[in-house]
Formats: sequence, C-alpha cells, structure tokens
Amino acid sequence: MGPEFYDRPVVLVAQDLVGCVLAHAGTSGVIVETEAYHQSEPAAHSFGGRTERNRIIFGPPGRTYVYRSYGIHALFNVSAMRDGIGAGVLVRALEPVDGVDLMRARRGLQRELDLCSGPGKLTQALDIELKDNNQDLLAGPVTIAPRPPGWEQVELVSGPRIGITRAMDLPWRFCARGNRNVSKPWPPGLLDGAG
DNA sequence: CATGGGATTGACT
DNA sequence: GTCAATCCCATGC
Repeated sequence: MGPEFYDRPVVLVAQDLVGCVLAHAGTSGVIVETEAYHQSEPAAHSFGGRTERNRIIFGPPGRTYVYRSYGIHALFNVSAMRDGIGAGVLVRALEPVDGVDLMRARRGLQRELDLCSGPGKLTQALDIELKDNNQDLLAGPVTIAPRPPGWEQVELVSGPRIGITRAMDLPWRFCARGNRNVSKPWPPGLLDGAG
C-alpha cells in the first residue's frame, strides 16, 4: 500500500481500508470496521482547527493518530488527505489473524469474538498505545497491508458513526458484511447475504 | 493552574 | 437498561 492510498478523500480511504491487514507486535487482523472523520463536520477532533492533540490528522497522510479515550482506552486512527486537511479514519474492529493467543493474553479473555470487536479492544490486543502516535505506517512498527486473498471483493454495510453526539446523520461507518467481529450495535443488514 | 468532558468498555440491575 | 473507571487535553480564569 503506497503513500498515495491515504492521499485521497477520507471516506474513500475508510471504505478501502476494510479488508486490509493491520499488524503490530506479533499480532495482526483484517480490518472489518472503520469510521471516517473530516474537519468539515462537528464530530471530528479536527473540527474547529489544529490543536496540539489533533495536529497529526492535519499533517501528512498515512501516519498513526492514537489518542486516549475516557481515560482508559487508546483509539487507533490513520491520517488521510493531504497535509493541511484535518481528516482521519478510526479503525473500530478486526478479525484476528496472527498471534491470537498473544491477543488472548493481552486481553485476559478467551473468546475470539471478544478480542478485537471494538476500537479500545483492538488496541489492547495489538499492544498499540500512545507511544505509537505519529508514526509512519509505511515504516512501521504499526503497518497496514493490502487486502489478502478472499478479501478483495469484501461487501460494505454503511451506517451512522458510533458514540458521537454530533453529525450523526452522516453514514460514515463502514463494516464488512457478514462479519461478526464488527462492534455492536451492528448496522441493519450486517448479516444479510453473507452471514 | 483548575476544571470538564470524551470517536469506550465491562460489570451490574 | 444504567453506571463508574480514569487520563489527556482544551478551555477558561
């Protein structure tokens, strides 16, 4: 996945990231849920201009933006669009692939569907923390690889984004149809056709 | 420098 | 369905 992948409209980047493989520290998973955020809408951290926290998503595309949520969880994002535009994609869920037992140890849970089925869960499973903020995805250690065999034609189900209080009308949440690793609440029709 | 709130999760009624 | 945990950062004095 070259640098040009992230230098596109953030909604397209969010859609195309579903099916790609996120990897870090001996663990990896297929991205099955994303959300797009853009400076033009009030649910985005970048709405209202550049600050010390959100400066990453205003910077060059293809970098990690990791921030602390509710004092407990680290949430993982990818910066999108050219330098100067405040846009990013929140990765909300993975289907575990490599290092599943390591994920179990980090999460303190056994059930595979509980390992990466939420934005705070997958960062714990992959050991992504604030130390991984503002890193180049092409250089690592956090990497994103193109869709592997079987995922090229993944079907998307879109819906409103989760956990926000503003701009709830935008259908900027994208989920892999039929995949039970998607975080709840599931969008209508998630399991139709492929479940 | 003090304060308020959040792109969540897990436990509990 | 409700609710607390807990920390970073943005804002305001």
